[in-house]
Amino acid sequence: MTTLTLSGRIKRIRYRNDDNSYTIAELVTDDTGVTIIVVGILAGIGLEDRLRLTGSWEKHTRFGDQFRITEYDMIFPETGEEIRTYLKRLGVKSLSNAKIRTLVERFGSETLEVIETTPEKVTGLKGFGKVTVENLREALTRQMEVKRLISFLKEHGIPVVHCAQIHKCYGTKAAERISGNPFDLLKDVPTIDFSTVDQAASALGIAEDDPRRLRACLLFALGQFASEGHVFAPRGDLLSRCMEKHHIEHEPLSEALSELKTQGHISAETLTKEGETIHAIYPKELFLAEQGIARRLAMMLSMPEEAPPVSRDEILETVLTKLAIKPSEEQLVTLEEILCHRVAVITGGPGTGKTTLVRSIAALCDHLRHETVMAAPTGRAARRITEVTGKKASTIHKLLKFDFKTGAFEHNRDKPLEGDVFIIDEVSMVDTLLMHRFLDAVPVDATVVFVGDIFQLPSVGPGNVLSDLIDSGRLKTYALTRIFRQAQESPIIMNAHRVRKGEFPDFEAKKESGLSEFYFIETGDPVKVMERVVELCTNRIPTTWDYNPLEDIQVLTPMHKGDVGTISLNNALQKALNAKGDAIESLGRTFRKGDKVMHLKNNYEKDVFNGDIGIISDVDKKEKTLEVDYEGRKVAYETEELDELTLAYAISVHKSQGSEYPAVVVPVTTQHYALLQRNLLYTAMTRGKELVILIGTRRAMEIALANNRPKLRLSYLDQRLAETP
DNA sequence: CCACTCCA
Repeated sequence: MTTLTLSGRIKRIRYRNDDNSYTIAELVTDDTGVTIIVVGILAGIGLEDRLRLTGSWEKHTRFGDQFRITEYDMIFPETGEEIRTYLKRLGVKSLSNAKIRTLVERFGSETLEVIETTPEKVTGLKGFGKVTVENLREALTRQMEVKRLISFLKEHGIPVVHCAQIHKCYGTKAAERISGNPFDLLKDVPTIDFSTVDQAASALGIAEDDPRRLRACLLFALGQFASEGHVFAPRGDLLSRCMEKHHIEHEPLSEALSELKTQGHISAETLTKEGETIHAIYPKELFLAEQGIARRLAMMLSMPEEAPPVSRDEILETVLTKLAIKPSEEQLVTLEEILCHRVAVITGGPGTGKTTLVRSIAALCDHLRHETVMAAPTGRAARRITEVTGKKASTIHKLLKFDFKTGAFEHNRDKPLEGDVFIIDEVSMVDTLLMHRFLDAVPVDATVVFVGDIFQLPSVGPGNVLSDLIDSGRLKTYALTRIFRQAQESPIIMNAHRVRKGEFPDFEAKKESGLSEFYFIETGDPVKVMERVVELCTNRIPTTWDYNPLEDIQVLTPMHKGDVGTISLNNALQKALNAKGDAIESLGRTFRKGDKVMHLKNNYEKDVFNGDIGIISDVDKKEKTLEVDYEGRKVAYETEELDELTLAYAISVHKSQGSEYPAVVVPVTTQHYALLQRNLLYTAMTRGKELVILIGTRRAMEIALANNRPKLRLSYLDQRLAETP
């Protein structure tokens, strides 16, 4: 790949991501006048802008040649004509072409500078009113602002990707604010990291032992611990992380930590965990949340328990008539007890009857005329409960009325939710902060039932909330371990339970009743694994088991990149399964009629949710729009909305959480070492209802089984709840 | 060194 430099003029912008300024544009080159496609981060540029680009040519199999930008510079308008074009594009209403010509004739190459710095010179000209000049100056300043900001960022080594966010946050004052305290960027621009800001700070002449630097370093490292799932960091680990990475001495760092505590940014707690003393450093917010959860639950638990509201016979009859299901003895006991508790937990793996229990509780609440509120952490999980119970459920965010602008929730302690019984499903996905906000908004005298499977993937945010609630021993927990008879004959479910315990799956387990099958194909080389996956999906599975490759088979993989990542697998599977037909391109992907796709963002208007999978039923090549069929429901997508879609022949294991498929194919190779975890393997294989095929190496399987990472998430909620009176 | 939610 050779790096080259070229210059030209932006003719058309085909795509622009406003968050990170990723742009695909057409550029007319100065040398040859040929139009080329340029791709990359281009902040603050517009039509007709002239640029000098550094980068290299890429040959894309479908889109042909495109120039990938690594570095760019704005060429400011210099010649009379360039300046005229530039001013025209500003679009100031009362500024006619004739006036623009007058301006450029009068001030020449200095026109722009004059307008900005000494507008009174322009007002002095005949025919230029005060308002026109002011509008012109404003429009120009706004344009130049971003361009100047970009130069400033480049000068200080801050990547231009952050430009849009910095400008949005600081506006006109950006350079001034950054020069004043570059470390503020860390709290104002969430995507930027300490090393980048540190480099800028050093360029700005900020001393290495500046307390602001040390505090920022600590807070950033603490944030990293949180993004790894920890609610707090052990003091020693936190300090050494900063010391090693950024060459800071222990003494001043320790002082900075004390300052952070005084300023109220962190909490320092001395905890005892398994006989060991830990000096725990919490981000203040997480400490308040953890403490809040414990206190709130303790308060709810202090309310007197109620007597069973209905007799066992009545329960039996209600469930029988409403659901046409005869509950087991164990389920009857649970149903009888559960509404007496203030807070209870139902947990269990697949096949243990969690869903039946939730449906029964909902039916029972209905029968008792309790006001029942149901919610889940994701849109799709919420819709699933709606489907199984026939009652409206929403995301927890929606329930609490999350305000997009302020980032706050409308419902809280001062404005509690209304309802008697709250059922929250998929609680394993709820993190510390959200749990706190939910509990804060629940009436103290309400009944809360948490439902979830602690062996699934841990929440994205920090904490082990569901496990901790159970481990505290304070909440009545119904751990459903009995696997129903039908499920007992299923090698998939039996192996899922082996994996839960960290045991190697038993591939000898033969199906006895034709319920399900479970296979392991040993293949070492990742490329071979990829080819094998394609072969299985296109030939082997459809012919042997009569599954439809699109509707019945789902490939699940831990990551996006690499030979066995979703991108590579999707390309290969698309080629093998759906190579012909009308296609449109969007952001480097090809969508073709007949493709299997997944929707990526909750869209209440369209009634499609993050994780919904459908088939492209129609493609309009001219308009660049398409239509997706979600199990019979057709949803239309405009060109700009195509970024909400992705190919879904292969999807990430994370995305599959909460869904089930007749057959799943799961690559397990050491190429995704970092993601080889027991929960991931467990989640992947429990998505399959009838057929599960794992492909990879025994070694990768063993690594995954041995890695019980969620157990290593640091939190104190379990003990805190146990200790809170 | 990787994955991911919510937000109209």
